Amino acid sequence: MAEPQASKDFIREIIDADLASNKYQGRVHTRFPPEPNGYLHIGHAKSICLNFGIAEQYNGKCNLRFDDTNPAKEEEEYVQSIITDVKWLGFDWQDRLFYASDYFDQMYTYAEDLVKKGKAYVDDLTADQIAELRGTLTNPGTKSPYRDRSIDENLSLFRRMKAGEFPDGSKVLRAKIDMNHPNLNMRDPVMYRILRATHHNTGDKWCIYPMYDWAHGLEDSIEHITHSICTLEFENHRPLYDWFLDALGVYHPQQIEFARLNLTFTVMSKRLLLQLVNDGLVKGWDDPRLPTISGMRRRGYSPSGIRTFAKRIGVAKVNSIVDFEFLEYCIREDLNKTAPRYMGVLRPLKVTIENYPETKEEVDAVNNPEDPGMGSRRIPFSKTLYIEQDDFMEQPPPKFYRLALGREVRLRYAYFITCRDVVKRDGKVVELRCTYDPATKGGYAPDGRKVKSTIHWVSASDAVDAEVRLYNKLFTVRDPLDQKGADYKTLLNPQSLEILQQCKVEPAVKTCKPLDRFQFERLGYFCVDTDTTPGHLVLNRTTELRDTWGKIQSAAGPKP
RNA sequence: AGCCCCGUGGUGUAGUGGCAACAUUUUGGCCUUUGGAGCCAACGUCGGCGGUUCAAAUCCGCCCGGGGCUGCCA
Repeated sequence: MAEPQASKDFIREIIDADLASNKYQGRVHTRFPPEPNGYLHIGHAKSICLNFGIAEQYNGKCNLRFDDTNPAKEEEEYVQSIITDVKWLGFDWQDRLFYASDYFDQMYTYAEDLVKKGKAYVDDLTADQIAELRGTLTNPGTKSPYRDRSIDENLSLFRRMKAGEFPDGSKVLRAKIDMNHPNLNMRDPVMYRILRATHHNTGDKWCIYPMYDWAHGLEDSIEHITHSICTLEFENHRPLYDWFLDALGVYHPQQIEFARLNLTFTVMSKRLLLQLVNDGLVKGWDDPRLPTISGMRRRGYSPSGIRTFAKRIGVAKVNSIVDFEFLEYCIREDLNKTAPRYMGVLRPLKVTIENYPETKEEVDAVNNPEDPGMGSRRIPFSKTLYIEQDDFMEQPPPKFYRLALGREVRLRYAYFITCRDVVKRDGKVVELRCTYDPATKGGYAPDGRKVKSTIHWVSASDAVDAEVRLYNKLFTVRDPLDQKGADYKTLLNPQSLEILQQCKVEPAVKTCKPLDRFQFERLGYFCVDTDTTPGHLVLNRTTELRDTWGKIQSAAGPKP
């Protein structure tokens, strides 16, 4: 079942220490707080597994909370997709589904408290002016001329902001902290902006919306979160997180930052993913080439495989980039144990078995050699079959063990066959004439003779046609964002999607439902795509099997 | 340039004063009715310098390198 926790990451060490010192009366309460402005990706999966995983491990709780403080970018569609994805990954927030927008009234009251304490003020400066006066990395900022308004004036102005008396962008509420602070985030950060936009949750009730720094700590505080885990880019915001909570004198969770996940050959930012979707460079958020949860689901990745991956990559504070191959390894490992096996031929080559009768028979096939409990099935066998074009070569090189003229191989679960003749049309091999040995039924030779290889096949008259979509890396380079000057869009892999028609698969595949995962023996893991209709089967290749022959070939030289 | 964070095999992560470890990758081999899976083996690492100590990846100092921060985004 669950892997033993090999070692403790720095976050769990902090939690252990807090438990030991009774800092939160033994409670552990985390949260996963996505902004509903895009679909979740594998990087979010890391965070989800971390937060929900910690809650499970410590007998605590983890909330799902939508950090919906910017109606300009957020949509209900994203809310629904996030709910679907977190559930699919296998996590349960029970009755704790929250929205930051549910706290807007409370946040507003807190803001008035801060104004009354003289710790916040209404500023009439424009956005440009505020930026100007903020100073730079090396130069201190300058106080706004509106910084020293009286508490009464600030309170009145802030109330009028809320009441909608001022146009968008004309005023903001700012915390009064320190314009000389070396941390730019502390130079009187904006708490509220005036923004007339319809919110997916609160509609048109508000025309002022809280900023992240002001809102997030309050959300955590209101929910009595103990450990507020976020990514590294918020490290410089922690002093502000702490300042707001201290200024208010309210319950104070602890913010802890960890490094976000990066994967090779892809991009992991909602902004960039949105662009790929909007520019039609991929076919939507659930395009199987994308590192989105929905894309991976559609591609055939399993939740448990993703969870194992998240566990194995660990949690730390170093910026890093994980090999895409490692994700694939975790997925394969899981699918190897769980996916039923079928036979399917992607690029069919007709085989006629000359000495086989016109009648048909069935052979027994094991559904999963890794799991006898998955049973077996019967597969139709007949005189005319399809095998993979790659499994035959006219001029076989030294390490090629498969079919060639005069050579004998095993058809998996069926018979030994020997290639007797090659039929060509326009110089292209279009059919193999073979004979079979009736004594080798099931694939064993009674005389004990061996064959060098076993290949897969499909009975021609029983085969089901399928469209198969093969996926390759989305980008041609390991780190698309680290190519100086190059627009990442020019680095897209033109071969990231290859579509094959009239592939031949064994009839049992027809019983599969959309998103069902299985292995085509010797080829890889596949799943049924949601584009499938009753008359048109569409399959996605999740990932290939490890390909030793392919490795030998590419070592010998580039493919023809 | 100011502030903050981080440097352990190709990649990711352990090790926090006592023999540098695990996974993956790569390369060999074994096994095999999937050239799959599995098994065995090999390659390969503490950013640098100095200090403390019987002993340093670990503690201290300096340096070097990488990342983040100047939205009314999160």
